[in-house]
Amino acid sequence: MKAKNQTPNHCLSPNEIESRLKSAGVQPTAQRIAICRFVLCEAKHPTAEQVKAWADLNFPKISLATVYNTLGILVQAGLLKEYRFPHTESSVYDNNLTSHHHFLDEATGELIDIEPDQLSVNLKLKPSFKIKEMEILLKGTRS
Amino acid sequence: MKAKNQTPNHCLSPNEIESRLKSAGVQPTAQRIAICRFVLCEAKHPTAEQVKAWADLNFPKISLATVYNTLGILVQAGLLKEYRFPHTESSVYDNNLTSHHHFLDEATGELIDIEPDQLSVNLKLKPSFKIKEMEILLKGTRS
DNA sequence: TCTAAATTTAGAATAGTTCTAAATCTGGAA
DNA sequence: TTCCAGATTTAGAACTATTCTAAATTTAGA
Repeated sequence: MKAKNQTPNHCLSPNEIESRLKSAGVQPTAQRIAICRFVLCEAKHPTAEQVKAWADLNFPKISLATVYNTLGILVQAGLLKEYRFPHTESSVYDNNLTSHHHFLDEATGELIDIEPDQLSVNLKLKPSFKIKEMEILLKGTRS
Repeated sequence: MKAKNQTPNHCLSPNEIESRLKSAGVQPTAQRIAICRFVLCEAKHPTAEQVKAWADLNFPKISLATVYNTLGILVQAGLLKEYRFPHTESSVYDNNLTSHHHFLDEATGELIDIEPDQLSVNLKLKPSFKIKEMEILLKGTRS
């Protein structure tokens, strides 16, 4: 059954989350589904603490260890990506799985995804360098 | 071993270090000069622990708090730059003060400076984005 | 229903760094 | 020189983000 979004914030129904977890080889427990409702949907670059804060409102008594454990499992399963940026100690999690870059608004601390078509890079390195991945962080302000 | 792709750092004499500290408004104490002999000269992207380990050999009894304190002062004075990369929790310090990027050799963990002339970036962002800084991390291997 | 395996949990442990407050050192004034 | 206020250094405590531990609970499947 494919329920349509109940609120504009919900992009996946619990059933859709459940099947995504199953097909990724992750057992869909109540806690994991609850966390996914946030991190795979409306959350924008949340930290573990922000996931915990959301969970406290929506799934009372979830433990911080489970939040970390679940986030790690989702990253391992390829359903979430983990980033660490210079402006904070905390890891942030991103449900945008396509290759992309980031812009940090230094005035607000907001992180914004920059899609690859918004910039082009021309590498002129010696051929001994084999580049597998490129992470670009733009910093500035937005008006 | 292949030549390192880094700007070579001239070693500074204690007197040169002293005058660089003074003109940066930093009181040149014995501990600070000792730390500078490493971090402003031969050190390549050291962590605080690596600075401490070097200091233990060259300036017995220096405390870890002084190492952190001095590194912070050098960064604030503009004599050193601090970076945080995704592959490690620890800050690394860089005496290459010119704008540049980094390559992480995923096989060895080695960080290599990439000078701006080794790549070019073309931004196509909306004009509301005001970019002040750009950090690029290339990841891969080197043969 | 039963049970082995997986999951969750609270709290302890850990790593990297910063803080605290007492001891020591420093550069000028006298 | 001697003195002193302020700067610096220090050991260890505290802190933050995260991982680990081991016991309790839940789950899937026979």
